[in-house]
Amino acid sequence: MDDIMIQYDVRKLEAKLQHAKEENRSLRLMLEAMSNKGEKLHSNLQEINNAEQIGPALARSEFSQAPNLSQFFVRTHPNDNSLTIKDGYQWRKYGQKFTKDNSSPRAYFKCSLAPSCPVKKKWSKRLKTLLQLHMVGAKKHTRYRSILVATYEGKHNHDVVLHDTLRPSSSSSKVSAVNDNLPITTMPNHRGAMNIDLALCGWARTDRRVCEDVVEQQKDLGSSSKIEECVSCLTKDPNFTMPLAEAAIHSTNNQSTLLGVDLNLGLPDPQV
DNA sequence: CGGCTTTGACCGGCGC
DNA sequence: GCGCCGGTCAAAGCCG
Repeated sequence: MDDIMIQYDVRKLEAKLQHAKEENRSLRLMLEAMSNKGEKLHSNLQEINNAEQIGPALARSEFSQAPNLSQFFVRTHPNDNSLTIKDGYQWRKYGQKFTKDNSSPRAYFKCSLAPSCPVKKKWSKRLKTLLQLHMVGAKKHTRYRSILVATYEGKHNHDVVLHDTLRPSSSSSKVSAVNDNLPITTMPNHRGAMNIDLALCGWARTDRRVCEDVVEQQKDLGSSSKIEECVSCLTKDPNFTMPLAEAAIHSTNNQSTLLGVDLNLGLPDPQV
């Protein structure tokens, strides 16, 4: 009797493992497809630039005129009206505006960690239908998300003190704060790379902990079936997979915007 | 009491 | 010139 139960459990676990593998393969294919398209676009741009050496692309010159401007998106809960995120810096709000096309206000902040710091940021909140995913083993579904659109302007001229929720547990509380340390998902000049910063997709503070838990469980249990269960849970968790896909899509769309090309990833367009 | 947020006023740019 | 809009200022209020 026990043998039958064990065999049953083994089959169940094998099925789960197979399921997780299929999902993993599907996600990997999506990422590869996006990466290939990005590379193609990049090479196309290079060809165009080589062909048109007189009169370089307008988009590129516009970005070179605004090197300190960067924009990114942060997922929040639709009911969360705080209009703030913890990004390691201390900000003083100096204004707020209701805009015509958006019911949520736009907020203006200055960096208050140093009086002479010229950095400003502005936030506006949008309710978006971000994407529909076709995932193996999951029904087609639509995600309604509240998105904070942030625009950073300028460079910090001081060190940053990380907020508790962002501070690595084993490192010092201070890190150097050149512009690269701004928590930005998309830097305009980094068009060649798929730069996905999950910390800004709301994933880091929650799901990274899940990963750490998995690692800890691996250490503690040393059981392959438990590990498979954890992997299966993780790959089925939309809080893990959605931000990953979201970040990848945004990163790729941003690249296509830079290149002035409508990049069709085979996914439905986000609707505002 | 000092620092921060709120909010109405103000200013400059832009399109008609 | 006028109105609209985005961005900023600054006084008042709030809070620890």
